[in-house]
Amino acid sequence: MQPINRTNLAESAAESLRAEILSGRWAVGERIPNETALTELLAVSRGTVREAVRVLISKGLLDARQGSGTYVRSTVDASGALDRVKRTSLRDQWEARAALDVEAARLAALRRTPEDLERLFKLLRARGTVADGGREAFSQRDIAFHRSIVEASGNRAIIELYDFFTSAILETIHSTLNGDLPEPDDRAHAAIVEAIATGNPDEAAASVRAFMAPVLAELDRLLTQ
Amino acid sequence: MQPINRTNLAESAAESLRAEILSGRWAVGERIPNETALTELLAVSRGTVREAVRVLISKGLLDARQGSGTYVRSTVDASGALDRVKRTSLRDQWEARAALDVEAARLAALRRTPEDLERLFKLLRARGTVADGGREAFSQRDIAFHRSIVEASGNRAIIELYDFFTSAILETIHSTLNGDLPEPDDRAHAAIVEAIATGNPDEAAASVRAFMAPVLAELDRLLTQ
DNA sequence: TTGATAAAATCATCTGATGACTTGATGAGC
DNA sequence: GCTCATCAAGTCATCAGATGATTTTATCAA
Repeated sequence: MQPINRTNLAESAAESLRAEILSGRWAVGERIPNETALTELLAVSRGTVREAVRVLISKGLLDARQGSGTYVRSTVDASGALDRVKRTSLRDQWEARAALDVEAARLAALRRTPEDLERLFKLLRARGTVADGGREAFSQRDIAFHRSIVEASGNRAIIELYDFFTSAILETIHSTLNGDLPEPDDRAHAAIVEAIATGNPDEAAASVRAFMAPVLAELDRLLTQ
Repeated sequence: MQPINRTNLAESAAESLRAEILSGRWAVGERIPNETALTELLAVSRGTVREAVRVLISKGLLDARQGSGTYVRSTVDASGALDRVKRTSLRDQWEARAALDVEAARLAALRRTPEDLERLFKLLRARGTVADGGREAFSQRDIAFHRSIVEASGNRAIIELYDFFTSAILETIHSTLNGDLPEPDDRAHAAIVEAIATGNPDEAAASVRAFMAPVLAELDRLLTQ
């Protein structure tokens, strides 16, 4: 194990330890050197070692047991995946969410229950226009409608990722843009519900894709100008 | 018996802080109380506060700047979403990955560079059959081929998610199934590359979807029997 | 107004000390 | 020989104090 360079010792120490663990230096279940030993190996103070170890514990790589030692819990690190997704461009995130939306609509057309349909029609009617209750409220209703389509897909992995993207995108838009993206009209939304209701997957997917296009184009314009 | 973990102030402090951040108590970009103040608010020592803050920094929620303060970087916790996705069924994960694959192929048909095409044709030729070098090696080549399609989409968010699903699915398959899922033949793969090469997004997406179907059906059979 | 300088605020890191828990060894009692 | 209480060593958990490095803000002269 190599000693660390200056600036952000704790971060560097965590990265160094993480690399050692991922390299398989210690097997799963094996005990790593104690804090004092790590202090010497990494050439940092015990407090810094603890910060690094605590990070790896939170990532699920290590497991500390008071009085016993610190053990390797896993040698594969998947926790960074969504962090890296969050660092991609707003455009990529929007496009990824749209991809999930498109395929979710396809699945929804194949699997929607009567309850799903009832909810979709209800939300479609309730969606209304921006005029009803202001922009923020309209945005909330719009999100609920789309979320409902994804929910009707019945795929929990897609639902989770869709929710993640929605909150991540909302956060970015609030902090950078001023929310002036084109809003697809009501007829476009109705077309999706129609396709899902009649059980036409290709039509459902195409409908979603069709109305995502102008938003993506506008996003491109905003981000490249 | 279930011993309650009462010796974990750092973890509790991190959870407490995380909850505050996710609740929106501080806006993105806002500065949170300094270490001394947090020491009083959380009623723990400064070292413990630092461990908690360090964890939230590693999760992308906070950002510490020496001499300035610690700021909220995001109010969306990516790590939680990932854990939930990992807990969904193998079928849902496979289907979600397939959804990404389908839309990635569509994007690849629109954006592939000459280098992408060269790589795709090369990997398609190199893919060969199971007979060449055994099942494990073939699986590696097959994964590389599909990964290459996704890479040609140029969307970093989709690429990251695809990689995540691939490793998660591999892990599950290795530990539960015995890897006997149907392998689409070479012609199916060639059709995808063809569609991407000629720039036909609908055809590319349809090709991927078409050969995902039998695998999903087999997965359903295995998981419901 | 501008620019340099000093002061204050804040995080980064180190050091030392004490407490709490786990583990293994020891030995008494049966 | 076996069981069980006790003890000691090893290890993580936490606290306290101090110093360094960096950024931000206040001050003041030109």
